[in-house]
Amino acid sequence: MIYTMSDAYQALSSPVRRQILALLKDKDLSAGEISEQIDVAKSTLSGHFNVLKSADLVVTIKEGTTITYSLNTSVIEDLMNGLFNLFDKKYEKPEDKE
Amino acid sequence: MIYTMSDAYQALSSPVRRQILALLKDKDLSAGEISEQIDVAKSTLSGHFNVLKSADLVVTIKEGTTITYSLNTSVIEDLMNGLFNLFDKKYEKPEDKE
DNA sequence: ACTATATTTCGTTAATTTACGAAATACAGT
DNA sequence: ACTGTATTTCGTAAATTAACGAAATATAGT
Repeated sequence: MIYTMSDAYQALSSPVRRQILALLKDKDLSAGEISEQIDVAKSTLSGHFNVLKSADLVVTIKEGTTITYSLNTSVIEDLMNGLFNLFDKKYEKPEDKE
Repeated sequence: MIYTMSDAYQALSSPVRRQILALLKDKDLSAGEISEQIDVAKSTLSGHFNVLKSADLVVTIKEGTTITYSLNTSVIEDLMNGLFNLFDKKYEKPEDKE
């Protein structure tokens, strides 16, 4: 599997998935702990986890029967860089000054 | 119409739309000029413009029959801020240090 | 082998997205 | 009023997404 920028943005386009990421910014959490704080069926949540994994926005550690999710901040950095480049050039061009 | 973060990320999830934004970072362009550089039907492109407008990522100026699109960088800044907050906290918490 | 717990996979349904070509709209020039 | 140019809207089709509950899988403890 290769991760694309499209996958990452698509993953971020869901409020539920952004909520999951926000929970993970404080500490790593298991699927069960996340499901306690978000009001959708566990099967639905599991689908969201797959989207986040496919975008490489989270990584998992399996220990016994519990799966712990944690943020992969490097992809988030990449996204920020991409966004920065988007309006970077505009200020380098003197003819844009009035 | 109110613009949501979901709209913005959804808009960015399409390679065609990111290509449009990349073209606009150098200079404002009309729909026709953009369509010269991107290989999809004009009607399809028009749909993409609508998505970008609905996300407030571009603004338009109509002059005669031509519509000029330009980047709205403030939304892009907002997105960068949102992403930054996502991994900010992790480094503020001393208990995360080992 | 059995039971309980954690999580995912499957089947289904409804909604949304992306693409196209054809037709419609809007404006400028003649 | 007519023509050409720029762009959008409409109708349609195919693919993807997001949700649910039920069933399946995996592991730990008894």
